[in-house]
Amino acid sequence: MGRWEPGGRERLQLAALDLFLENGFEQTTVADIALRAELTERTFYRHFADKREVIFGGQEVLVDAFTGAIAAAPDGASARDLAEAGVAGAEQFFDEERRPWSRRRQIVIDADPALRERESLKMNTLAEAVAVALRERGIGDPVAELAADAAISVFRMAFARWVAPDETRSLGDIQRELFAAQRALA
Amino acid sequence: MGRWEPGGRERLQLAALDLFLENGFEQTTVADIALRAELTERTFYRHFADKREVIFGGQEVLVDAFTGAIAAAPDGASARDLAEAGVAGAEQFFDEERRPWSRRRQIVIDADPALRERESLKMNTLAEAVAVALRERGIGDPVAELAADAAISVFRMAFARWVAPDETRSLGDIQRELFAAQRALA
DNA sequence: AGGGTTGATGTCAGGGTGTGACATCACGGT
DNA sequence: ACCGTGATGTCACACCCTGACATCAACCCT
Repeated sequence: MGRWEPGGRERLQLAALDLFLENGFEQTTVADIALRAELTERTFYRHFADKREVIFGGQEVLVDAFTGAIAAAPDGASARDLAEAGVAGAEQFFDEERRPWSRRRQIVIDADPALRERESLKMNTLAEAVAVALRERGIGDPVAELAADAAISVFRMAFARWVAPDETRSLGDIQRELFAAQRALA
Repeated sequence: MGRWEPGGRERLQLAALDLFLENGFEQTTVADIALRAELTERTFYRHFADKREVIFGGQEVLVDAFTGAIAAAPDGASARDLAEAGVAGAEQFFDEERRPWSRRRQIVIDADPALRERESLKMNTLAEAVAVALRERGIGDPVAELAADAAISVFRMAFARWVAPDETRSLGDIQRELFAAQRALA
């Protein structure tokens, strides 16, 4: 298939994360990344729609984890149950093995406004996907949207805590705690 | 102060909205906007940090409406009450007079991914500002964040309905209806 | 084994975004 | 009348991203 070494996409992601950590997102040019990955700038843009996307690869897998868990939830589940099931689907995705990488990645994102902006878009997309999955399970509007937003709110807060420096609890534990707090709110 | 005509910033915003509606966001260059506003491209960037920001001016006023209403809420209000008070503060901001302009603006935003991305960031920023205002009223974490997210969720959905083509209800009415649905969720 | 196909990569050119540095001009104060 | 102040204009430039075309390796088919 490829011309020389395989895994061009992965090499670009690795090189990008390293360079962003070393020099910052803005200071790193796409040419820098391509050079370290032994590819050209043009090839970078064949793998990623723009410079930021190199950090956000694999979002589709996460969306599938959410929507798959919602589709697999037992019959008779309430909107809230379904939304929680979707969030629970993320637990397997973000296991302990993935944690160090997630932490490095988050350091880069938190340090740059443009990347934080892209992250907020991804969360929005995720919420919309969850709302669609809820509608497919028969939940009507506006309940589907409200439940989806509530679920993503918990996921986002839980994830932020999960990647925080001294945190040792699993993502699932944090999520369950936050869901309890959310229920107590009403 | 200015060299020729005053109100350069406003002329740029007007010109931009018109051009975006006519030709789309991507097809419109900053040079086009500056030309119609009888200014230069460089001056555009003195007023707005980037091309997208010309559409999102005045966000600070909205943030103030939220945080001001939270600060002014009566003593003894719960986290949920405070968050709802903040959202209610947006009602005066988006009155009937502003509605046509908001609709035109939303058409432009909905039509372009880059603008939708910026919009999601603005909502994030708003949620964070609300969370800060709640903490200043003595609400602790994670309740402050959860309540802020819930409030912004309602505001966002209500606003989307408010600017929808055939909607006639006021923003406040839509918000109250959605808050009721949100309470019923739990 | 040889030739054609396919798909990823390389090369080149160019428009658009955003910024730094410096010049210019109108206005207000003195 | 002079001088500062602040907004604007001019110029140069790095970087982002894309279209068009060329190139090369792996695979398929006979």
